[in-house]
Amino acid sequence: MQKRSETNPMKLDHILDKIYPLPLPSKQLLLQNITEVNYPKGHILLSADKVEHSIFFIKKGIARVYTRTLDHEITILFCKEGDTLVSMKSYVLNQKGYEDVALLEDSELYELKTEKLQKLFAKDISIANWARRFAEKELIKTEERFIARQFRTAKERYQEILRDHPDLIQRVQLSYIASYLGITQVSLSRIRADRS
Amino acid sequence: MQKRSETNPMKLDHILDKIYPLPLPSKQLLLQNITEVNYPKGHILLSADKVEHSIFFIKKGIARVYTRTLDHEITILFCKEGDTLVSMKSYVLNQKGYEDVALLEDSELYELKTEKLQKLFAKDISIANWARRFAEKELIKTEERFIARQFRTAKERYQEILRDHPDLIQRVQLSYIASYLGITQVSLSRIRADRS
DNA sequence: GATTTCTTTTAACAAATGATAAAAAATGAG
DNA sequence: CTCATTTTTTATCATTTGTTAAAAGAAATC
Repeated sequence: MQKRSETNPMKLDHILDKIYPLPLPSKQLLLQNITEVNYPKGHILLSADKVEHSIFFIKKGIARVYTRTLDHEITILFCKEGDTLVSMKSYVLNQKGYEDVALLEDSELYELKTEKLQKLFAKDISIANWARRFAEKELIKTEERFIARQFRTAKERYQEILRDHPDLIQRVQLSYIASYLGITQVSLSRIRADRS
Repeated sequence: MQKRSETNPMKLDHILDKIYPLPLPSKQLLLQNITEVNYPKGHILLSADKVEHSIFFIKKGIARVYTRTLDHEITILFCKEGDTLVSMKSYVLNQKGYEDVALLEDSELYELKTEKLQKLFAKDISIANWARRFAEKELIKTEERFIARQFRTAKERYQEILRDHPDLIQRVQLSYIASYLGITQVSLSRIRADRS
């Protein structure tokens, strides 16, 4: 494989502001509750089997979000520098989620305990609105993924990845890309070979 | 067709509380900004072509949310009594959405102008948290639809509709159900005929 | 650097789904 | 009720995609 292009670590401040700009006092409240953690490739960051208690912001690295049944698994999405990882069902409903999250590279993360965040919701209106905005934007992203998966063929979506996220093809093995596209690895090979 | 079972209208109060219980002053602030509207079957409630300015809560009736391209369209979901209709892209980003919403029956709706709601976010922390909760729960529903559509076959999902939402089959024509399941109407007929 | 392991491609066949068209059934209008 | 329209089912055929297995290619380990 060709030498992987080095990825730039993402500043926490920038990640938080990208979601919704916070006034300084509120931002500092948030920052006080966030710590840095590192995990190696292969680490299971979030598990479908349990109620999770953390939100992670990715400083550096890439993760695969997926669900599984007895016989097979499908990849829901890939998250990388600047993205946020959370089990919504844990975070919102205090229930087990449906997704596992595994790191595909050694990664550096910012961790925020959901309990701490939830306490801030009642106290700080800016943080409540920041989290509102977070959920709203995540919802739009999920809607977009949903529509893309319904509307465009696997071939079209593969070509979109090539065009918009070429680094993904370098950083993620093709069996996961196939699973993300909702097809078998064999079908992806057919697409890549361009024999329709 | 057999006589359609009468559906119960949904109280606004109950719809709002189901999202997230609000303290009375905040709830009254919200209620002040909500009006009742009625539209006939076939009415286009929200359009993908424009930035929309209302959120609707369904008192009575049923709506189809769908997207379309030049050649075909797919049904994203059906919403009925107690459900909420909103173009998230309009509401969150002030941009055109990707979905059209058409009423499948004469319907009674509660309407809330998004501009009014958004003004309340800066003033009332309970309303900010109510809307946070709304987005979070919608996100979980969307994730669930996404996973259902990937994991289970159209046949299984049709049988789930039969089991969990039998009224849908009565109230919605099968071509829309097929489109919701992501298959052609011909395939749905095959499933219904049970010839695998 | 050779060997083992994991990943990707290729091939052959089977099964599922879509496209098209026509028939049947249900619905709505006069 | 009858006719026109819409919706649903059925049939046929072509295409796509999955399954299985084997080969080729890369990467990791010793």
